[in-house]
Amino acid sequence: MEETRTFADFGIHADIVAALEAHKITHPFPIQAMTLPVALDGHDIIGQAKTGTGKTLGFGIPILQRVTSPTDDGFATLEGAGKPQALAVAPTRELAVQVAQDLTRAAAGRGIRILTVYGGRAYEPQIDALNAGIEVVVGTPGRLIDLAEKGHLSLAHCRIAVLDEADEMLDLGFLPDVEKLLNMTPAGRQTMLFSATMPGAVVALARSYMTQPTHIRAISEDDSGQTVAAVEQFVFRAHAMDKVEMLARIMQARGRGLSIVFTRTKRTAAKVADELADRGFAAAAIHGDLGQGAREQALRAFRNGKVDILVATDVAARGIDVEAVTHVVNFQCPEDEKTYLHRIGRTGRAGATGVAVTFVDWDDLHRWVQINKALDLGIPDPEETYSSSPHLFSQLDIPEGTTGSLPRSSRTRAGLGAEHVEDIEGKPAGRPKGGLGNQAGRGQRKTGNRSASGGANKGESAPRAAKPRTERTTTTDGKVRRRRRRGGAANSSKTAAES
DNA sequence: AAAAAAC
Repeated sequence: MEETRTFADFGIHADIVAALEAHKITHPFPIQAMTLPVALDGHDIIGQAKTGTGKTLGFGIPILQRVTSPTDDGFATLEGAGKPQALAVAPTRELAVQVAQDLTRAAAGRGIRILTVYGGRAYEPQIDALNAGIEVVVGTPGRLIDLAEKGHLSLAHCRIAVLDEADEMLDLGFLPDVEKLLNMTPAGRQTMLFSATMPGAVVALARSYMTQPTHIRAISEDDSGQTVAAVEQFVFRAHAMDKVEMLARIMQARGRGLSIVFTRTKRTAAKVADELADRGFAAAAIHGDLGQGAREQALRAFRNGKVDILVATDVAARGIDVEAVTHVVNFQCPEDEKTYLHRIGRTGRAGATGVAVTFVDWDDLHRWVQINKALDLGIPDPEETYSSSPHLFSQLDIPEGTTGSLPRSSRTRAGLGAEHVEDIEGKPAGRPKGGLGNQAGRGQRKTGNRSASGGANKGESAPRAAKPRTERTTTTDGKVRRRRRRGGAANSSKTAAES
């Protein structure tokens, strides 16, 4: 049985096996088991597997296995020694950093030098590291090209090139840069493309950059959908002005764990983070208008659990792996079904369960209809969602007395902002087990458990917004600071206009 | 009325 094979059974270097074991990674996930033999033989691969199922190591282990380390025999005589032998490109800086960290962890003891090259940071450290010599470079396109054109980075000895989130990298916005980078690498290189989403047109385009690629899809037989079954999906019809209140209630009811709130614009991300902070939640924003330092600080605070709500644009939609994320809220509908899949895939990773909630207002509606159709999610006709709908409080399982009430205006006008909730996996409507406030359960983890996610009883954790003495505020540059509480209840009935 | 990615 494939599932019972260990990494050592695949002939992986003992140092890598040991490094993986140190992180409780002993058995390959399906996408890894399927790609390893092909990738280790040097073949080109188009690898597709659902979010959170181990794609990074699917290409990371072959890279580390195939690269010649300074500690290996023959390195001294290697042509282009010290110049990158492998290149991995990602669509966002934070993802590039994360991929490099994952590779670095797996490379421990192997002596391989891994460098992250990305924008928004000083040139000197990156240039210095390149001059000192590296074996693997991970980065974002702009800075990679920049350093290459300035002569600091040579890709002439990259025998391996990987596009992470490949469909995004081959999309219009990235394609020219990606093409430029690939053209800097040698013709005979091994090319590997990975993503959870691989439209047929992208596969066709991808083939023009590859040599007889093997298309590998790790998808279980009993499962035709693209969403991760462990992510329980909800949809709320909402008025724009009620969204913040709805979000606050979900955040209060959700139990312990981390949440990512996605918006479609940078401005809304900043605003929602502010609104949550005003209500006493520990929230931080991350989006492209922030300085790189603020971006990474926000993500770091989130990973630490110092901030338990990350309000993000789609900069955080792809690849970002934070184990303790139990809830994803689409405050605004994503642009397309691919983005929807990637966003909700920030939870339910590596065997864990998660909850995804999508708010749909008039502005979102055409996007939602499109997503629902493309993914065949089985949501009833949108018109149906306007009629008879369960009460928001019962849907959110929040005792009314503890949370205050919604503004009278929305109650009388629209029967409470959220008019409908549907379990889109086809189970009976109403509250499924646990519901929105459920502490998402953890499956068998491949990595060590975070203490933050352990030991929480379902729905028992106190609401974060319960009248703290001080409250956190997220400023527009992403910094989180403490300040004296303003007067007034933590749960005001204040709503925010979308604008 | 999108985001992201170099300076």
